[in-house]
Amino acid sequence: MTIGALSERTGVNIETIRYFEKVGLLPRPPRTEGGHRSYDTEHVRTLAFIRRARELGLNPKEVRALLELRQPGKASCCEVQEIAVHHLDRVRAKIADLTRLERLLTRTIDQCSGEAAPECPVLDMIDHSG
Amino acid sequence: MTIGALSERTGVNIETIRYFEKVGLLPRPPRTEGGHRSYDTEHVRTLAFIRRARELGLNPKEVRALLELRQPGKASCCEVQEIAVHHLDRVRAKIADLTRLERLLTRTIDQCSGEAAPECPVLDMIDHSG
DNA sequence: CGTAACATCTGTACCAACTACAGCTTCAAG
DNA sequence: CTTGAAGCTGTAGTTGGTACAGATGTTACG
Repeated sequence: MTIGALSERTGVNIETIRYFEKVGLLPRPPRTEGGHRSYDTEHVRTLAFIRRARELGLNPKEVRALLELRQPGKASCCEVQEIAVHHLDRVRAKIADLTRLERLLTRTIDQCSGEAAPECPVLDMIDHSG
Repeated sequence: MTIGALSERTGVNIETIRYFEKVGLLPRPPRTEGGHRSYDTEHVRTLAFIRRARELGLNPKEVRALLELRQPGKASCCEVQEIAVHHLDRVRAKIADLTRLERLLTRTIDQCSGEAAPECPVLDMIDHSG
């Protein structure tokens, strides 16, 4: 499979595939006589895994760790769980942050007259928050 | 006030202050004979405003717009409100995203045995999600 | 007044995590 | 066998800053 076909199958940019190879996320594939990369279904699986893990918000270092642990024989659900739990903590902290922000914004916007007034609750809030 | 003093008063890095000036967020201050920047309390206010607006998650373009609207005589609470409402929408969308992710992670982690098992619900989830 | 120590100056390079382009080579269809 | 698409490498750009290097300005102390 060419890099273009792999890109289409996984929805990952061609340039990004080569980038993942360069930084060691995707194993380097064999090459054709002419030097073109030649991928197989295992590469498809790995690349899809990387894309989904990134979509879930895991950072590249964690993705690398998961790829390691995913190899057969590693058999360490408990290390995977550790990464996942840590990520869950971050997600929850982020939700808490954003929820506070949401309340602050909602409260402030509610005070807006909606007119072309010189007094602006939103600007005042930014000026005095923190 | 020197750039160092401004940095201390606002908690913004010296390099970042110069960066904000370069990209047009902070107005360029007058200079001393020797060419050093010389700030006043208005700069303190503006820089603090920028920092807080960024902390609230507004992007530089929005911050620039708010700084415009904050100038006396502009008097347009309604344009400010528009920016704030749009930002609130983004915040709510992000919370919804993260909440879905939180549920998925929680559900998946709950299935973990916690042992050094070869079967891993988390890895399976990543493999099959999307 | 001299000088040492520290602050600030400009300009450039670096970070993550990609993305895009230039200039060349290879591949595949007709 | 040609031609046009696709792939190759290597470099540069992106965003929002951060970190030097090397030169100059400022200030406190003797």
